[in-house]
Amino acid sequence: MGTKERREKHKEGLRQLILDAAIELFVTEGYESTTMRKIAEKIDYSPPTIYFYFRDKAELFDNICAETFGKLDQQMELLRAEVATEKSEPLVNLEKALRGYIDFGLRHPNHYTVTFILTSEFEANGGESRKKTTGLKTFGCMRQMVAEYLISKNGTDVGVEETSQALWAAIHGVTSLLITQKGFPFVEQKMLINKLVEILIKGVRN
Amino acid sequence: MGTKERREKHKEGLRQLILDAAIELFVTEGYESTTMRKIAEKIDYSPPTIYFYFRDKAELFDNICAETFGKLDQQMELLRAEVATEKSEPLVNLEKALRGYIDFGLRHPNHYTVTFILTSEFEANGGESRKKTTGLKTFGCMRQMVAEYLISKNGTDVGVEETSQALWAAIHGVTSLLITQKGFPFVEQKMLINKLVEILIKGVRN
DNA sequence: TTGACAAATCTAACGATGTTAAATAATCTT
DNA sequence: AAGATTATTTAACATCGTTAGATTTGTCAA
Repeated sequence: MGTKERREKHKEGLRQLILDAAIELFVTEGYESTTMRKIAEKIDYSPPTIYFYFRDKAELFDNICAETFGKLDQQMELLRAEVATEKSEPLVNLEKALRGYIDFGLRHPNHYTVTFILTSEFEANGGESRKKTTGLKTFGCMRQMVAEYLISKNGTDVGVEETSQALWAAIHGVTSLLITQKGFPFVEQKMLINKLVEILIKGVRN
Repeated sequence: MGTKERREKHKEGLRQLILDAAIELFVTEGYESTTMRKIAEKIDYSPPTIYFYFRDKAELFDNICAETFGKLDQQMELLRAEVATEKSEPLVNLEKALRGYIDFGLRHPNHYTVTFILTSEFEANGGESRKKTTGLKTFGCMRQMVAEYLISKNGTDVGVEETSQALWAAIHGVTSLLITQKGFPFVEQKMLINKLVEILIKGVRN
């Protein structure tokens, strides 16, 4: 009975086809402009077919964003591994993490928007939208790096939670402003990021 | 010919009636849920009437948000006046401004969302959505306070632009995260804000 | 007062959106 | 081949912001 498997292969294939079409539209046109009908048209299926593979539009894009943010997690994981092998100092690794986060957000503005800027209404729905866990995991990586720095400095990681959340908030601030407020007369992007990171690193060091 | 005036009075009155109805819905239910039809129903007019007084939904809420953010500007202006009369130190006033901004955003989450979180598409439209100028003015107040601190410290205000934008980004980060990411397991709000402000102040001081 | 003109408002509808119900086609199982 | 399950489609619903066009209301001059 390889028939069932073939069927599931096809099902998996179509699922991926939907995802790919959605991603391409999403990356170039953003969340709101990426219509269920456009996705369907792109793959030559009728709109309701998508609902056979994804509960709704939110779940579809939860999947897309979770996958992309997985790459950021990997990147962070790499940095964390570095400090574990004593190859570099905790504070410069933390700085790298901050910069990596911002850079990632700016390279994937639509993913970032869906994951961290658009308001999540998953209390209205049944429950655990994947967005929640995606955000949690990504943040978790950064927290560990903060913890390692605090331990290397104070011998204890007391205050990790506040500190890492505060840092996260700050870098989320630049990232989201640069993405959403295109009309604002910002100073040059790198300069702005450098200044913020400088302030943050100085601020945690004392 | 006081007749024409009476007519304009009535027009002004209805305009305000629309604004008031919109505000009430907006504050309790947010931007998306505040429908043109709901507003119309609330004041017992038909939906298209609103378009006689406001170009579109965006302009209607631009007006609402601009008015509210005017209060924040006043508040900032007061702080700035304080330092001008040598009553307090620039750095503590800057800290007050940071805290005032965050607090204001959290007290008016929907206004804040429309003004600084939702992506502004005023390049697509004809031109100067008021949102742009609202944001600029509010930011301008904070920049002046940064400038006054820098001058009091270095004798010059070189670097104001980067510094004030970096600080703005940071406090926008907490504000927007606390507003939009209700499901995230944040530490206690005051603690988070304290930590961030502490980092920022320490960071600019050195 | 009345009739023309303008301002204000309404009814009806358009074109999108996400989503669902119900009918149909395709595939698998027996 | 018949019946049951899975996959897909057609048609439609409920909303949304918004607009066109008719209609009422108000103003002002003859």
